[in-house]
Amino acid sequence: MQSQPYSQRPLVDQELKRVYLFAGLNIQQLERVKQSMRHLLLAEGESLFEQGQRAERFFLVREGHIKLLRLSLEGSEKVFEVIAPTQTFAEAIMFMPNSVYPVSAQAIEPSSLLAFENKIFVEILKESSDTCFRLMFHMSRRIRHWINEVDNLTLQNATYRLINYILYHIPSNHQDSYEFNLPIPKQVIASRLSIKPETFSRILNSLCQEGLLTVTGRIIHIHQVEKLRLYGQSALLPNEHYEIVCQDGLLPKK
Amino acid sequence: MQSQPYSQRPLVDQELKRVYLFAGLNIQQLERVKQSMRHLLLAEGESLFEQGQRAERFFLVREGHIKLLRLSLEGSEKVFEVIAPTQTFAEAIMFMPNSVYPVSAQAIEPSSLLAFENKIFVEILKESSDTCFRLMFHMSRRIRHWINEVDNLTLQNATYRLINYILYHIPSNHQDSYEFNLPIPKQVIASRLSIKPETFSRILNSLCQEGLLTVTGRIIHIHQVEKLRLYGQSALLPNEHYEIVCQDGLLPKK
DNA sequence: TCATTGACTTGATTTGAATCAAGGTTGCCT
DNA sequence: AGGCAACCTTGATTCAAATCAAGTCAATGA
Repeated sequence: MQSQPYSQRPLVDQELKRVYLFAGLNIQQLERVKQSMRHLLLAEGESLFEQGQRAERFFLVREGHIKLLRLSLEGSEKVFEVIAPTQTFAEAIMFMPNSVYPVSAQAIEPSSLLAFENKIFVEILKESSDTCFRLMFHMSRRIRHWINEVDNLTLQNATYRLINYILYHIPSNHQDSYEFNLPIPKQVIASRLSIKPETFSRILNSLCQEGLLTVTGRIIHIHQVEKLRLYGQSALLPNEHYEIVCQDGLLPKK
Repeated sequence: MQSQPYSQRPLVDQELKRVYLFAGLNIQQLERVKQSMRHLLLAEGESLFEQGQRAERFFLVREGHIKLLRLSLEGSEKVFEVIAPTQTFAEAIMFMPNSVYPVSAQAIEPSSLLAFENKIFVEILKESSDTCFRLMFHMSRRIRHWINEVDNLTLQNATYRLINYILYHIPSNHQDSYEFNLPIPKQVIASRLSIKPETFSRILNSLCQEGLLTVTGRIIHIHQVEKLRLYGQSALLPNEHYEIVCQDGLLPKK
C-alpha cells in the first residue's frame, strides 16, 4: 500500500465537495478532513484491509474498482459489493469504538483512493447535526440496499439477478438498443450476484440465444432494452409473477 | 388496529429508558416522546403496516412477536425479521423525508406495541448529538447484521442456518443439555431462514436421528450443546470448513 | 515465437432443496 | 362430540444451480 500522489489529475476541492457526506461541511471542517486525508494507490489484486481488522479509516474511490468480500477457508470468495469511482465505503462503522471491518477490501484493478480518518470525522459529526443526518441518510439507504439484496437472493433466481444487474447499467430512459462495457471481470460480477462463473456464462449464453443481446468479450450489446425488461419479469417464473422491487424498495406504480 | 391501553402492567418510564435509543434523553425530551407515543394492540395475524406505505412512526414491541416480511404476488411470503419484546423496529428510516417502509409488518400473535412519531424524534435528534450517535450505532449494527445475513444465505446451507438459529437461543456459556421453546411457529422460522417448511421439518428430523436433539411440538431439547456446535461446523461441508461468522462479524479467536 | 497463465466457455453429472401430493395432529368453534 | 382448519410431517419427484472435467481464447512474458 503506497501513499503518494497518484493521478496526474490534481485533487480539487470540488471533488471532495461532490461527495455526499462532505457536502455540508464548512471551510474549516473541510480543511480538517483534508489534513487527515491520505492518497492511496493500489495495484491490481492488492488488498486494502482484511475482515476483522481494526477499522480506523473510511475511503473514497477516485479511480479503479474495489471489491468488498469475505473468504472461506478454502480460499473461495463471495463478493458483497463492488465500489466504483466517486463512491465512498466503510463509512458506516466509523463511530463504532473498536470496530472492525466486516469484510475485506481488495482492488480489482489499479486503483486510486483517498483515505479519511474516522477519528477526525467523528469529531466533525459531533459538532455538525447536518452531517450526522447525511450519514444517517446514507446508512438508511444501505440498510434498504441489503434488504433488497436478501430479497434478490431468496425470491429471485440467477437469471433475474443477472438481468437486473445489466439493466442497472442502462439509463432508465433508454428503450431501444444499448451497448456498454462490463466494468469488471465476469467472475467478479458472478460472485457479486452469488452465481458460479459457469452458470453466469450459461445464462448470458441463453440470453444471447433468445436474441436479447450479443456478448463480445466484456462488451454487452442489448438489442432491445424494453424487451429485456419484460424478459426479466418473466424470468421470475416458475412461480408466476413476483413483486418487482425497485432500487429504493418501493413498489412499481401500477 | 386499536389504540388504547392494553396490558395490566403499567407503562413505567423505566421501560422506555431501557430502550437503547432513548437511554440518553433528558426528562423534557422523554416527556415529548411520551406525548407523541401511542399504545397499539394487534390481534394474531393483524397487519401493522404494508411495504411501500408512508413511514411516519417507529415501534417498540412490549408483548408478542412481529414479523417483517415481503409478499410475492401469489401470496407467498419471505420473513426478513422477527421482532421480539423490548426490541424496536422501523427506526432506521425515521429521518428520511417521504420514506416508505421497505417491508410489511404483521403480528404473529396477539401483541402490544408502542408507536413513536418520527417527526418528534427527529426534532430531538437535531438537538441531541448523543442520541444521533446512538441511532447511528444502532444502524451500523443493522448493516452488519444484513451483511451476515447475505453471508449465511450464500455461503451456508440450510442445515447450518437452522443450527445457528437454535444456537442463537442458547446462552453461550451452556455446554450440556438445554431445553427451550420455539417462540414462533415453525413455518415462520423456516421463512426467516429462507427454508421451505418441508425442508425445515426434514432437517430437524435428521438432527434428531443424529441424536443431537429431541423435538416435542415447539419444545427443542438439545442433548449436548457443545456437540451441536461442532456439528454446525461440519454441516458446512461439502466444502470442508467455512469461516465461522460470529454475530458481530468478527472472526472467532483462534 | 512459443509457453504459460488466467479468464471464460461448454458439456456431463450430481445434488440440495423445492415442489407436488398425501397424510397426521392439534386445537378451536359450533 | 364432531368437523374444520392450521400446522406440521413424510414420501416421491423435479429442478436450478453447483460441481467436475475438459476445453478455448487472449494476453503476457521470457
